[in-house]
Amino acid sequence: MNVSDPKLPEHEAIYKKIRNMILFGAVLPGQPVTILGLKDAVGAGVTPVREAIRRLTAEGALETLGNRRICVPKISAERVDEIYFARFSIEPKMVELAAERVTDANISELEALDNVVNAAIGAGDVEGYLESNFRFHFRLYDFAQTPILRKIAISLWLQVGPSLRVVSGRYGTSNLPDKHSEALAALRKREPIAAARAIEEDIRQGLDLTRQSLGV
Amino acid sequence: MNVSDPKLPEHEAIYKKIRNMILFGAVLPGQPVTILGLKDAVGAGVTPVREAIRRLTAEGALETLGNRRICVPKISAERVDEIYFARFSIEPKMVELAAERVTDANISELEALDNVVNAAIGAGDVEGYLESNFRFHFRLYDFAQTPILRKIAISLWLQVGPSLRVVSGRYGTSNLPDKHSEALAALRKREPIAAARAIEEDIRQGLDLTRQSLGV
DNA sequence: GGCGAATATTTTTGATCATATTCTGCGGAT
DNA sequence: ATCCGCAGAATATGATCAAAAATATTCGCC
Repeated sequence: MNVSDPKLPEHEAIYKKIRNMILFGAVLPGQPVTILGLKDAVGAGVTPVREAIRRLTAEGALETLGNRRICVPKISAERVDEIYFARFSIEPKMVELAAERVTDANISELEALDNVVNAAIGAGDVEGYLESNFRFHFRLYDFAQTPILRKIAISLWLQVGPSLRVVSGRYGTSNLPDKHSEALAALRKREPIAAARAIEEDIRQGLDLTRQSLGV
Repeated sequence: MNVSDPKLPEHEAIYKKIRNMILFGAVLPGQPVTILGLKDAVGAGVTPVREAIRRLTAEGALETLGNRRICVPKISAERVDEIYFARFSIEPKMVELAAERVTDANISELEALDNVVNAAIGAGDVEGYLESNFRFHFRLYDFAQTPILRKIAISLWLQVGPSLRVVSGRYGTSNLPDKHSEALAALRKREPIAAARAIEEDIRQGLDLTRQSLGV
């Protein structure tokens, strides 16, 4: 059916589909999620959807209530602290390593990705920002060549995704985190620490925004 | 069939069963894993096993090769660096928080758990050590009340588990990591930083052992 | 009208089956 | 001897169905 790649299993494709829905704000925090609902939403059988859901709950993107219902976790101030503590621990480290390993071609690719981010911000396109921002960050993290840390970062992003969507919707795109050009400048000069600091600042802006919207 | 708790779904029980097999060394790194094999090993249908496997691959405890086979990941020097970087970032922090929140009863409970660890070390019981050591650490982490960090830690332990088993088998129980009494002493004095340092040292011993066995 | 039990509906869960994919072993050609 | 291709076996995958569980609704009773 899906002509893109007949070899990779469907539960994998469904997983990515649902993951993107969560990452880019198609589902809201606290919103209940049913297998049959998702089945209709993504147009698949129930078996792949079930497997995708197990994977996403393992990553913290979904939560199983005591009874057998699934929902998108609502974030609290304590959880925000946890998530951002982990983000500060993991993501700058990846940037540091990436800065030691990037090629000039890699940096050009990141610049192109950042242009898309800036365009989305300029256009006030929240969904576009969320998606292009994700692409920029994780392409950068790719260059660190640390798949385990990357996996942790994905999990953390999945947990802030829904909330960030709410925040963005409320405050618009003008105050959205963006220290990308500072990071790129540091990459070009091959200054790992400076690059890590820039992304740390980027993360901090996201944290401030999230805290604001929680009224903490 | 399982009389323990008829309410919780089977895929959950199967997940824990397989997880324990991985954590406590019943499976070896690089070993291939099949759904039918696990089905027989844990005595369950194929559906719950499949869901458990998806969950475990999401946690990095299992790995899907390019073709549709599953195996227990073999660890490399680079992966060890990643995993232990993350452990050093996450686990001491949890201990620090736990030290601020533990009650005297909590500490007594931990002491009892540590006695089991020491008994296993004294008896040269590798499997018993792995299991009781896990219980001690994660009971301690429980007291931090940081479920997200805890989940990350579980994932990291799942990834070092199989290797640690190999290491233990090679060097015996005498050199196994154990800074628990130092940690307990710090807890009793309510010194969060000292407790965190003790666990950091505990982790470092595990790292050294793993590095040795990799010949790095 | 309000409360509680019983029924109906929806949803999840696990088993089973058909299909597709991959691996293995064998035979033949170079 | 090595490499290639072709059956045959084993495995994974996805759909479908039956049973269980949970939620929503209805009915009877006070």
